[in-house]
Amino acid sequence: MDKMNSTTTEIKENEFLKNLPQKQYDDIIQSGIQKILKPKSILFRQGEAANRCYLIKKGHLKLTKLSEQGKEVIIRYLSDGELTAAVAVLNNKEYPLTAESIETTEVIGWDKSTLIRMMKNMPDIAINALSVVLERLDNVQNRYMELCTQRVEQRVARTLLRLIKTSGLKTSGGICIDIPLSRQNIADYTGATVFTVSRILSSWEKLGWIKSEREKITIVDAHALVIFADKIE
Amino acid sequence: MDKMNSTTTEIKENEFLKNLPQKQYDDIIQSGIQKILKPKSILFRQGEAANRCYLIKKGHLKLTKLSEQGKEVIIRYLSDGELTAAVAVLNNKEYPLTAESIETTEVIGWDKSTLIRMMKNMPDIAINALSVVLERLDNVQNRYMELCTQRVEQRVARTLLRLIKTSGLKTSGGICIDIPLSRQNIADYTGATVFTVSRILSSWEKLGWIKSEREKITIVDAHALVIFADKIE
DNA sequence: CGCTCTATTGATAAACCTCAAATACAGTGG
DNA sequence: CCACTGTATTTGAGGTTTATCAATAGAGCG
Repeated sequence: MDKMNSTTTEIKENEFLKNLPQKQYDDIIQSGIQKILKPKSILFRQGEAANRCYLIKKGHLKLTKLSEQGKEVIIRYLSDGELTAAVAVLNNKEYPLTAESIETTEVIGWDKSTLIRMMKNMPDIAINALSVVLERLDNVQNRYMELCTQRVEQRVARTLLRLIKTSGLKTSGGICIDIPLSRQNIADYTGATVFTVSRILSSWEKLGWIKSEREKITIVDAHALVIFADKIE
Repeated sequence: MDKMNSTTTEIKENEFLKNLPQKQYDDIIQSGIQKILKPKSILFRQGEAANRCYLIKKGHLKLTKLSEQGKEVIIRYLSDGELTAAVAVLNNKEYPLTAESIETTEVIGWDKSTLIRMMKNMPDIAINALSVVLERLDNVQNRYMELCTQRVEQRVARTLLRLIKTSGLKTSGGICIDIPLSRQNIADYTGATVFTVSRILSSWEKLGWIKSEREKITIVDAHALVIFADKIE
């Protein structure tokens, strides 16, 4: 089952397109629109009419929401093989958040009408999409709970651990998070401030748990972080 | 299109079963399992194998997650016409949270195999389920953002306003929230403590915005609350 | 080398939690 | 009807976490 030969570029194994017959898979890829994003460009913006949904072929997206106070909250980072903006399947919806590439990123997009047609003809697509959204819901609910019950330090620890799962790169000095990630980003992701995050990372660096440079973090002692993240006081 | 005659009991117009031909609608209701829950009984528990999903016919459910520290976090209140545990569609998943009735509640449930069959035969069902889950995701993401950017007072205000939308009952003295709702519940729902919530509600009562009794809140001046909830500092 | 963006650090203050104790209330059994 | 019990709520004092603000240092870029 080598699906790769039938497309011009490789797509990572993913939840949305899993378990499909070769022919359906090819059809879907054919009906999608390829797009290459330069770093820091906007794929779609919160509030725009949601008319297309996207699968990431390569790169990373940052999904954010802007609060009424003008503060940016990071909802999620997405990487290769992840789907976003499934809301485009439904009628007259707006994108609930903004998607921005944080490096050169390739995506494949489908229009609303194409999506609906695909889902009606191939119910597995709809079930797969459901699966993707359910996973996303679970993730946000867990983070909602963490935000309700944990201190900033623990939330930051868990955030770093989550990031190395999707975007970790093994190096000699530890596991590096392979996306540009500022203190501000971590703050926006964990519901904290740059200052608090900076203090926390500094203290962990002193302990030898991490190494940090400008917009770059390497986890030296992941085990220590796991223990810390799971600690119950 | 009177769908009610074909079933023994009435089901509120809802997202999951909308836009279906009469025959499909009837089939679905037929294949469901009716259940009546006494107050404070558990429909399903976080961690159990998710083998059934439910639609609420009448009553209210409280969806909670238990944190590692043993603190209960309320994820959502559900009322008539709402679907829950869509995760049961997927293979080998556990319920990510616990569903408890807060009064006598009637539900209709479908087994995993029935759900899959229904979705494969009638793709609209899958699309409807997707729509339900997307709405849920949007809701939690919004509350995640609020938790990141707003103070407890504003979150409580918004929570009360959300609750009167789904469970509000107009009375002579204002809009009453028609479910037993303790200070502790509000605290668990907003990521605060009973004490802080109690202080906030007391101050609002002094201002004449609300009236409160044991496990019962009536919003007297909804407009004042809206202004307060939207206030940007 | 200046400019801008990121990060650090300290001092201070605000928001909110923790704990203790008192009060109110509903239901129960006598 | 009343005392009793268990829960819900309120209030105060004190402490912790974390935000805010200000000032400085460092890194990258034209």
